[in-house]
Amino acid sequence: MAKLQEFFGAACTVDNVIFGFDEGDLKILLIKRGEEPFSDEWALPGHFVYPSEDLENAAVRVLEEMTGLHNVFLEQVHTFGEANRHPFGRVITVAYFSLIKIADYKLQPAGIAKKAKWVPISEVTNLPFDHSDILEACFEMLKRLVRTRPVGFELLPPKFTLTELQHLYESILEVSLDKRNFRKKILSMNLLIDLNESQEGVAHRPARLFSFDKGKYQEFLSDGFNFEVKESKSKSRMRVSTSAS
Amino acid sequence: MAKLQEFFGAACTVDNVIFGFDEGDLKILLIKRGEEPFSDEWALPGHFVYPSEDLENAAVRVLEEMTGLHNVFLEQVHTFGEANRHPFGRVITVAYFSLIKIADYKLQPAGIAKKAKWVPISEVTNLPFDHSDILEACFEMLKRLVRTRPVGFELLPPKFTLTELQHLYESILEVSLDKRNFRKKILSMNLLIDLNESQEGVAHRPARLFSFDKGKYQEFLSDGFNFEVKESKSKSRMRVSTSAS
DNA sequence: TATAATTAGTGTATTTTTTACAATATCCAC
DNA sequence: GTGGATATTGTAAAAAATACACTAATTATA
Repeated sequence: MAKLQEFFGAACTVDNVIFGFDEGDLKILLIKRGEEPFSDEWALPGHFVYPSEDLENAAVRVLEEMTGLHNVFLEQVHTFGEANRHPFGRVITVAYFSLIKIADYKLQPAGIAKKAKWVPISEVTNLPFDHSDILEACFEMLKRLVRTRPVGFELLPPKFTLTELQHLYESILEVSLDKRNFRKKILSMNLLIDLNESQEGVAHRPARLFSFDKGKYQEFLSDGFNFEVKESKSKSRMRVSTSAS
Repeated sequence: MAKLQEFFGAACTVDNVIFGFDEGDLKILLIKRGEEPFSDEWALPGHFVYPSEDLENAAVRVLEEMTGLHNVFLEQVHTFGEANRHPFGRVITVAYFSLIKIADYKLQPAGIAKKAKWVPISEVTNLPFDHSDILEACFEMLKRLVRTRPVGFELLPPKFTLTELQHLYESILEVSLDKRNFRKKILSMNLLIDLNESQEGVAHRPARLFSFDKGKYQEFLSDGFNFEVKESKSKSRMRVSTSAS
């Protein structure tokens, strides 16, 4: 049975769709490939799973190498195993996705930054391999997840405005929402802490700042969370940038 | 790069949790292992992925060998890749689950039947490897799915009673539901066809028989389906057998 | 053949949730 | 101090979810 790998062996990799939210846009991190096939093309970050490495560890390792961040939201999505998905041989890949606070990433030294870039999800095209399928599966998963967990906690900076939070939901769900109904609903969950602070340096009425209540967040993780929203009737699907200082 | 498999190779398998619904109980199909490790123990059916076989094909193959059934609901759930999950070497396994009409299975020749058995999900214990984790993940997935898709279509015989359908939901969700509210909700979806037939040979008032409207079912697959239910207040969690031949 | 046993079938009032919708407030720039 | 920009707030109507109990139809059996 030590010969199993010879007969049934496949190379096994992980690929990671790293989501961030910045300037009102949902973005993913792409990396410029350094080797064949598809050398120099922009692709999802990924790597082989080492022989004695837990699968999830491999995903964590890729994430940490790319972002320098630890203890980040990371979840398995789907495994892609078409026999000929990789031109050089049998490679099965397990897709993960992670959610990071993009501001934390920006503090990283520039080592990786030269070969990595953030791309708004609507502008991602022509990924190599079956990476487009992988991205699609991960985006679908995120859409499902946003109804079940307060994912803003993972994606937004520690202080944020309700408008930013609403734009996050609109970006993920690809709908536009009614402002009053959104606020009523999210506030009624008692998930947010009103910091009694305001935005500064904006050329209009400054918005109040909120943070997530970590205790409530844990409750929702175990007890469930239901954020069902219906697209607002107004046709204007404005996607305004809301970088608040 | 042809050496990839040598350096990073792992054996890759699929395991399948096959759900059926019978006599008011949700059951899964277990198989008696014919080889080491864990020879003669009851385990989830699974097999190696062949080198030039699509991953999903391997799952279909296992399912067909086990049940003789084609074109059955089958969906990937999760990949289990702890480095030491298999005592004999590095084996990564992709878990699938499928839903079958147990009555169809029963028509199969007895070849497989001798080494296979249906076990009510509440009575499954002591599975080898990490098969208990796999089962748990698949059951969780089924619980999620039942709120999103009319899975009864996959699990019930062509003609069924509303009580049988309710018991199916109760078995999957592990709650008890209010009869009147359940019927009101499911009927308002226009998903069921009233066959204007009744049960025969039962020692009580016979129930009407229904079938699924295949067209409506397809609509729900694409447009979505929302079956949110809350457990009924009555504490009695009766789990009565309802085999209505 | 009457009755006991068993499960099927049905409606309503109440509460909760969701939805649609628009005017005023606050800040900065000029 | 006016204009531009975004923030903030409430209510009425509609829809959905919930709690709840009696009558109907059949077979078994006394």
